[in-house]
Formats: sequence, C-alpha cells, structure tokens
Amino acid sequence: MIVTRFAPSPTGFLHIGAISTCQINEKLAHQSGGKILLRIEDTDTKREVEGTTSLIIEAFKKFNMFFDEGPISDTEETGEYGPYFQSQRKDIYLSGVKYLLEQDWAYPCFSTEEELDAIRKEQTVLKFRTGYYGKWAKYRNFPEEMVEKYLDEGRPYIIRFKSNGDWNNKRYFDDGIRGKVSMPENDIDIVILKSDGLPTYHFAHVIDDHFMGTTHVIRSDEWLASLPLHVQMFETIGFEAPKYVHLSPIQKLDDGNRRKLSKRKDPEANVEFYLQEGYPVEAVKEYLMNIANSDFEEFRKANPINAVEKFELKIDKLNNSGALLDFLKLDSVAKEYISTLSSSELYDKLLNWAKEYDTAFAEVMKNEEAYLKSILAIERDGVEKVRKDFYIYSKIKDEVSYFFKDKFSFDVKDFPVSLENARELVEAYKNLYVHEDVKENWFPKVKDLAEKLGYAKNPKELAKTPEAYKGTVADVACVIRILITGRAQSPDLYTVMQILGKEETLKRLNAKI
RNA sequence: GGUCCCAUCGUCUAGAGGCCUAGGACAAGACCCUCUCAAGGUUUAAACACGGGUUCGAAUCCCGUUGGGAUCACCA
Repeated sequence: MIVTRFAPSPTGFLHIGAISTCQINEKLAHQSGGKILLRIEDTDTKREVEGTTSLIIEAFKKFNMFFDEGPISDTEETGEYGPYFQSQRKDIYLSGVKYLLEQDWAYPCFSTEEELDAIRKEQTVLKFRTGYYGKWAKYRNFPEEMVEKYLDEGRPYIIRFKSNGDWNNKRYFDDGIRGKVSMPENDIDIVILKSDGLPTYHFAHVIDDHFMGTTHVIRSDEWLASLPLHVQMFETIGFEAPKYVHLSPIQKLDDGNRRKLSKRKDPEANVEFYLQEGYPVEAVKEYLMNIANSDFEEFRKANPINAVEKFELKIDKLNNSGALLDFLKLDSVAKEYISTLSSSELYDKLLNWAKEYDTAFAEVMKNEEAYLKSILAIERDGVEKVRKDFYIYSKIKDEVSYFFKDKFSFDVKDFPVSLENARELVEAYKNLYVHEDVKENWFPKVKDLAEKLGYAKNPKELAKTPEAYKGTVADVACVIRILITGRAQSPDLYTVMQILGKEETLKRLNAKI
C-alpha cells in the first residue's frame, strides 16, 4: 500500500505541473489501495501570498482532484495525522529539534548574514564548493560555555543539522525512475530551524513525511540534488526513509532552448489559464497523463471511453526527460474528449464553464436551454462519426453564434458566384424550399435546382467542360449557406435550418441581396 | 565552475544485444469520400546527437565529446 502526498507552498497560483505531479501521486496511491494527503508548506512567511491556499484548494476541486487527508479549505481539514498546515506544526518541529540537539546531531549557529556571504565569496574565489561545511562551519564545535554565553547575550541564532557525511564518499541513492544514482554524501550543515522559529523544507519534510506515514515521496526533479541530505537525515534520526521518485518538469521552447515552464513568464503555467480558455479538465488531465507516461496512449486506444481513473500507472514507466508542452496535442485530446460527450453532457459542462467565465453567455444558455441543446446535438447525438470541431468551451459561443439573431449577419462578398447569379439562385430556391421536407429530400432538390440553373453536379463535370457551367452544386449550396449562417462553412445545412425554424429560415432566405 | 540528470521523426514516445528495412500518436503533405466544414478511410515525408570501443551482431552495453536540463539560500 502506497501513501503519497502533495505539498505545495502557498506562494502563488497552482502550476500546471502541480496537477501532473499530483495526479501521479493520486493514482499511485489509490491504485494500490493507499491514500494521498495534502500538506500546505507555509513555512516561508516572506514569500507567502495571502489567499493562495484557498486558491490552490479550489483549483484542485475544479480539476476533480480530492485528497484523503489534509486541508479542505483554508481553515478546515480532515485526517488524523494533522495539522496539515506546517505553520501549525511548530511544536512538533521544535520537539524534533530539541531531540536532535540532545543527541548532538544539531547545533546552534550564530553566523550572521554578512559572515555567511563572506564565506560564500571566499569559497567562490578559492573555487571551493559553497556551503557551510568543514572548516567554514565555525559554530559546529563551538564550546558549550560559549554557546551559553552567546545565548545569554541574546545573540540571534539558527539551528543547523550536524552532518556526518563525507563529500569524498560516493554512494548510491534510489530513485523510482532513474534507478541507482551515484552522488557524494552530504557534508553541509544545513539549516533546520530558521530564526523565525519555523523549520526549513528539508527538516519539515523528514518530520512530516515520517509522522504522516508517507511511503513514497513523488516530487519534482529539482529535489533530486537534495536526496543525499534527506536520506542522511532520515538515517541519522533513525526513521525509515520513504521511496523517492523525481519527476521531470514540463518544459517549453524559448529561443530554441528548452526550459521549465515559468510561473512568472508563462501564462500557460497557471492552471487558471486552461480553466479560463475552457479546456475540459478531463482532457487536460488526460494530456498530462499522456506526457507523464506514454503507456497511457496505448491504454486510451484500448479503452476509448474509460476515464483516466482506470489506467494503471507504473513508476518505472514515468517519463524521465521532461516533455515540451504541446498545445496541438492537447487540442487533439480535447477534441476527442468532447466528441465523447452527449449534447446534454456538453451543455452541462459548457454552462458550468460559462457561469464562471462568460456570465452573459451563461444567461443565454439558461434562457434557451432546449435551443442550445439542439444546436450542440448537431452531428453529435445518435451519429456514428461525431463532429470533432469543439476543443475549448470558450470557442463554442463563436462557433454557434449564427444561431442567434443578434449575432447573425452575412456579406455578399463571400458568395462564390456573381451577385446576379446568386439572386437568381436564391429566388429559385425560395420557391422550392419546404421546411417540412425530410432530410433525404433536401439535398436532391438543391441538386436538381443546380442542374436546372446550369451548375455542374460535381466538380469532375465542371473540370471536363468548364465553359458549360456557372459553377457547381457546391457553389449553390454555398450561397444558401451564407444566407442562412453567414459563413461559407457550417455543419449540415438541413439540420441547421430545422433548428433555426421555419420562420427564421425564411426570413434569412428573404434577406435583401 | 562543482555535483547530478537527460539525449530516437517537428512534438510526445515504443524500444531491456538479433524480433528494427526503427513502430505508434499529434502536427504536416497527397489521395479517396463529400454540398462546405468537421470527421472517416488510404497514404507520403520525417529520427537513433557525434566519435571511439565491447560483440559474430549495438538505438540498446562501456568510454569520451557535444548539446540540453536541474541544483549549489535562514525559498520551497
């Protein structure tokens, strides 16, 4: 049984990579019958941005992602290993620090920022590794009476972990994706307790993941470099270390080079971007699963209708190099996804989206529910080959705008034939249009009309003797289409006219041209 | 710079020494179907970064080079 966790810090919006990481954590836990917990890493009071905890929680909800334990709002939480806000776990960390101090695995350090800077500079000049280690770890073996004295003087201090590692010793560390990774032992005395009394990530990680029962720490790549440190801390304290899995970040192309999607520079790093554009969250999750684990594509082919939830994820199949975010592929996944929806399912999801991002459209949708549903049903309900043109909710409004009187207009310049021919053709068509006709009768009539007026039945005939025709039947249909929809391309015209209704159709056919 | 990771079509990838004439998906091109579009069908082009080894045999193992990425805080 696998217990995983997702541990964001509330410093801004939720990153799209977080959805991916979290999805992997969630899947691995649940497919094993285990649990996933959410923990808010709010130990950096300087960087913390107010309100982002609830922002993150809300974003997860919008993506239909739920945790077995952890915060459910910015004040409430569930689960028996809490609190799940690190800022509320101060006492736990403090007693941990106290224990480490007693065991002589940690010590107070009185170095000032200036001293630390000086050390770093010196090390850089001397071409040594930077860090608080070896002879630079001035307070590592500071005499006890001096410590007492400094403490009495009220000097500010922090607590450092007393590393027992040797940088010249290489050893192997296990990573679920990469296997054995050889790295030098950690010999840097890292800070475990900051001057504000809050722990650093490293210490909080060890304490929390031990006491919360995490079995697998699945986190982003950037933590791989800290693996020796983390393993060392677990070993020193005598806790059993979790299994580690380091995920490659989603990247983007920038000036020909790949780089991690940046919160600051890239709007598409923000999950809100996808929500706002109206990408179905199901599609986004499928796409992310796709780049996280290529086996998923095979699964999709075999199980076209099944949800992501049924897929079994294998840790060693996880992508190890960092994929480029590919919107073309995302769009394609989204098209496929939307094509599996019935008109009323689509209606519900679209309305749900509009309520938040296009309230005016949401009102229209609510007022004309039946009409909207019939529009969304075009080449969707009850057909074998579903139309695949919708991929984001924000574009659907424009796609169907011609169904609404106030949004409809046409331009005679779009006609593929001369105005004169168009008039002739429309006049003739009006006379033979019967709204009550069944679908099977509709096109043959247009075809007959086309022939009578001197249009070729198909492009091949036109190609044979171009001078004999005014155009093809396609041109005839196109003129009608422009009159009805205002555009040269549309879904099946007959169906469109049926949905518009007799009155509106005739009105449009009778438009002055 | 130190440490570590990664390297297959444009993109995501399959690939565990012989099933590889390197497979699939997205994107692109062509054709078919077709009243337009969207689909659907058929199809074309497109890659093992480079150089050395090891081996009867290397995309696969080893070494090096190159390129890219991550990390080196009282941030997470």
